Amino acid sequence: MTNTSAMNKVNLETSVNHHIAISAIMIKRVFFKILSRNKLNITPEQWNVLYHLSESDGLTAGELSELTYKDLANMSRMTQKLEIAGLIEKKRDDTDKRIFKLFITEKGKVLNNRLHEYAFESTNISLEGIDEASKKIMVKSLKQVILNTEKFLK
Amino acid sequence: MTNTSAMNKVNLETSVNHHIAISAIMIKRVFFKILSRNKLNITPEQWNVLYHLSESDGLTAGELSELTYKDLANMSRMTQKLEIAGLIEKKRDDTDKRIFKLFITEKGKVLNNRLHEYAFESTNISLEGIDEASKKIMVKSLKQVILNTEKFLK
DNA sequence: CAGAAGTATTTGTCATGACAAATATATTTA
DNA sequence: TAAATATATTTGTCATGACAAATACTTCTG
Repeated sequence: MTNTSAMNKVNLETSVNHHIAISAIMIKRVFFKILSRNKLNITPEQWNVLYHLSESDGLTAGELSELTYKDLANMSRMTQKLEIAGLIEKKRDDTDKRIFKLFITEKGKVLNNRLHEYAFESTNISLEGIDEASKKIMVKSLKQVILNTEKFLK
Repeated sequence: MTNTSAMNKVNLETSVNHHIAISAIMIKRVFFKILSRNKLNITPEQWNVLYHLSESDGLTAGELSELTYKDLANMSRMTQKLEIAGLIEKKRDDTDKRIFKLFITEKGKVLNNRLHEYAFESTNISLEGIDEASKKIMVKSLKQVILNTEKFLK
């Protein structure tokens, strides 16, 4: 044996983490596919931003990065692209000139509503055959995972 | 209302898909952090390749891309990096000259064993406080998600 | 067996993710 | 109030993900 320390071998076949990772990849791929099939020139990540702005307009890039669990640097680039695409607007704050407040445009709202439909469709595809009780347990457990990892990373 | 069609609004707060996506991001982030803290010059994705090669040596890039649910183009680049890092070797097949067979090196094996320890550690962090029954249900449901999405994408 | 079709891998491009460093503005403090 | 700190955002770099196109072999078929 190459390694003489205690061997805690991970078995991907039974690993919860691994199945979460693969499911996430596949779910995103399905959503991505549905979006491109329908010629929607937007990514799942960009939709996430639109979603949050349509729920509460006027968020900053920093607030959005927390809500979406994304790096602020990447959020900055995403909002640039969304602004260029005319889906959101950035307005410099009057009292604090470091801040941009972000607003969804009319074009963005229209697209967002269509995206809800496609997100709904992609949800139905991925969750087919899974009963409500299991879904509840999954959401509860996944919330716990998120809490655990947030605590570790803090 | 902007949209006059049937409105199937998605609520991220209760969405299984959304919680899978966020959990996956956070789990990877924890593992990534543990790896860089320990000065392991490798990414979670690259470990995935090492893992599979240590389980069954001599796989091709195509086989690896299926096992890891990754794009073949990206797998090609990942194996290039792993070869440069001296963790795997690519050997041209004698009978079919299009194929490379991939082998983990001694250096790769040593690293792989260390990575199992860190994967184990990161699993414990993310799953703390989740009971065995819930874990079983999660794995079973997530396998179903993977099947559902594979079927759709095929 | 030559050309067509299929297969394995690579390369190019654009979006995202992690993370360090830079920039601009605000706030705190000596 | 000037200097140090803190905060919001941006830019740069490298790895990854999706996807189209190119390359190099193999296999199939007329």
